Amino acid sequence: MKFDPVLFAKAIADETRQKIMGECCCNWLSVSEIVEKVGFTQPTISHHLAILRDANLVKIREEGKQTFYSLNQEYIAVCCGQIMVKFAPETSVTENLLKVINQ
Amino acid sequence: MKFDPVLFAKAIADETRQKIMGECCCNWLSVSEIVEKVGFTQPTISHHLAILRDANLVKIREEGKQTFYSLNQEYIAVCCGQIMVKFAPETSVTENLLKVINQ
DNA sequence: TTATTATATAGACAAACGTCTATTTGTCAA
DNA sequence: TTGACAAATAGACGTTTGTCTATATAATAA
Repeated sequence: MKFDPVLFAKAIADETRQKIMGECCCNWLSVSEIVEKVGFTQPTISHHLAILRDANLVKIREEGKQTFYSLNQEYIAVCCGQIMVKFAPETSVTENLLKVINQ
Repeated sequence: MKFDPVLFAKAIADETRQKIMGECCCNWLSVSEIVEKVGFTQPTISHHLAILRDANLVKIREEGKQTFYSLNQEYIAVCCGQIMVKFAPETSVTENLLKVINQ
């Protein structure tokens, strides 16, 4: 998956999607469970999940009738790292990040 | 400045603004210089600069008739770090980042 | 003062976006 | 095969966003 900083930013640039991301950050949730936790209609949640999926920000596991989603933490870390390298290259935080990555 | 992950994401979620950010990442540019480099009208560039300013992503220096902008790299690094901690806490990259920050 | 230059602000307009209801698709149980 | 449930898709609708032109504000030069 090629990194696109605008696509990534657009995907996370919404209150509802960030709520969804928070809910399925460290665990797998079905769509219905996310609907319950976030509190919009099922189609609205599916719509947001599709945007997150298209940006590669969620992992998917189908199981019978249900579909489970979990945050793609590795890729999110990569995206944030790339943005730091691109827009904050002269900071110590980014320099340390690069040191760790290139070692 | 209180960190707001949605405000930050919205601010960088636009092609034109990311071009502007790239241009004034490591140097100070006047509005006219940015207009020249990015290629939209001056009011459009001013509009985007206002959004970046409201999100604390640019530093400003007024000098006579001109206003110079430069990326606020430190704050951008902080924002990316916060997003990593929030949405990618279980990755090694984030763990290293936290180690560096807390030392 | 008046003219010029640099930037910001106001307002218009089309495109993109977030939400909803209605419907479709796919899976499982009876 | 029928019925029920889970999720995705389609389409409508109001809101937000990005761009433009026109204008206002502020600083400098003549």
